[in-house]
Amino acid sequence: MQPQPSLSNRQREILGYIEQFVDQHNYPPAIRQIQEDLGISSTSVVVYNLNILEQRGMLRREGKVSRGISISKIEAAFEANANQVPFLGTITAGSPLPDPEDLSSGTTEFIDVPPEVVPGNKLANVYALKVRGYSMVDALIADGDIVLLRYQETAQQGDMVAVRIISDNSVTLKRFYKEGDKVRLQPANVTMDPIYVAANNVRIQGRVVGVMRS
Amino acid sequence: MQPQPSLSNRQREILGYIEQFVDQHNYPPAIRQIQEDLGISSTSVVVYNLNILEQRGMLRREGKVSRGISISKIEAAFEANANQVPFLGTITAGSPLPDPEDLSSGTTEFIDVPPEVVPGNKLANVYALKVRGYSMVDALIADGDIVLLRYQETAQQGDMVAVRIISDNSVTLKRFYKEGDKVRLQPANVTMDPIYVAANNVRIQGRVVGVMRS
DNA sequence: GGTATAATGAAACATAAGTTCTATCGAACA
DNA sequence: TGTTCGATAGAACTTATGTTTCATTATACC
Repeated sequence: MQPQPSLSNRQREILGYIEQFVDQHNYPPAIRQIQEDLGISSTSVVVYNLNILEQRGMLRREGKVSRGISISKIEAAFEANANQVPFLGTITAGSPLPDPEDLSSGTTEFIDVPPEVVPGNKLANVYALKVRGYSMVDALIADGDIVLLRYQETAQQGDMVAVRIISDNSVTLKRFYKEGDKVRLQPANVTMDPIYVAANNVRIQGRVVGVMRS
Repeated sequence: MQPQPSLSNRQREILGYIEQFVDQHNYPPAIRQIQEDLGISSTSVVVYNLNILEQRGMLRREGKVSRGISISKIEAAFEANANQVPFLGTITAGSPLPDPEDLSSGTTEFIDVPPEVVPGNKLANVYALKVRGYSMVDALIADGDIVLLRYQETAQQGDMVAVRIISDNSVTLKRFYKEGDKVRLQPANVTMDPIYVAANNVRIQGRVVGVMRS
């Protein structure tokens, strides 16, 4: 039996909604809001799915507290780990798959990182993803490699970053170029074309700070 | 008459509490929580002060919504501005003053930034602070200079950053070195000694990306 | 001292929002 | 076909939480 990375569409939908809501309002949504905005018939269905999401570690809830939802994600994994970083799953280097196993899977594993992989310094806020696809070959990142990312929400021009494209709820690995109110996501592969997305439709999940071949 | 940068102690206290709470829980506090944790006698007093804080633009509230408080701060100021960046007040380059006029003052001004000041690229998430003190002279930043910071919450070793020291609610400009679970805040002035603070007691407010002499 | 204004206290009120219970529906399965 | 179990519905219940009112105490000013 696999570590059940699978979330139902509804769960994914709820998770995405919460993220977007928090991002927009700076406070979490109420259960009834989730229900109404996603057209769910009953609050109990929302509760039902929130409980599952919580069990899987995708979010935390504070009982009885209004809007006591918080997305755990990376933060939680960072609590005290030496030369290890949390391994958070697979990322597609190619075109964004509409099926993101995201930055989150059931149980969080840790992998060892040789100190020299991340140049210069500490592993604070660093996490690992396995790459799927070949769109970054020109940057010497191939299918199956492990990339190390430092969690940050902003990026400089040309940084290699993991970005979430909100509209189709996918995460991908690209070079980042802000162009006006658009963002160009450039694969490092001469045979592939860049993707253009509205700036407010992307969310940076971290910057690549190292690569490992496993 | 000045643009009344003055907040009462209570207001400062409330603001600090909210920031800390959000930081810790990922959702805002309820009015009663503020009241109880700060030992205030009545919720109406909290409401009274929250209203003032909202008028001054230090936070936003959503009426009737539980925990509908969000700290505006920088975010709000970023809404659409070309070659201008929000000017958010004064920062002490020296030892952290316990009286921070913070990253927030009544009305937000904007100042023009010559494109070449910030190397390379866009002014997204960049804000400006005026420097007070001489602790950064070795880095060619003197009293009265304007520094430009890109808002980010993480930093590399040696980055020059604005950091908030939570315990004494102050903000200061220093070089940032993470050392185990401590942080060394190093002035760029040979005559001054570094400050050591627990890592969970500091909050990075942004990284210096440029300097201007006004 | 007397008056205006800011700040505080206490309590009642209204409702936003989490919880819980029970019934139903659908698919997998023996 | 009937049983089981995951997912959904609907509704009632409880309480967490924002709002409001009014009285009271401090502060400042003439």
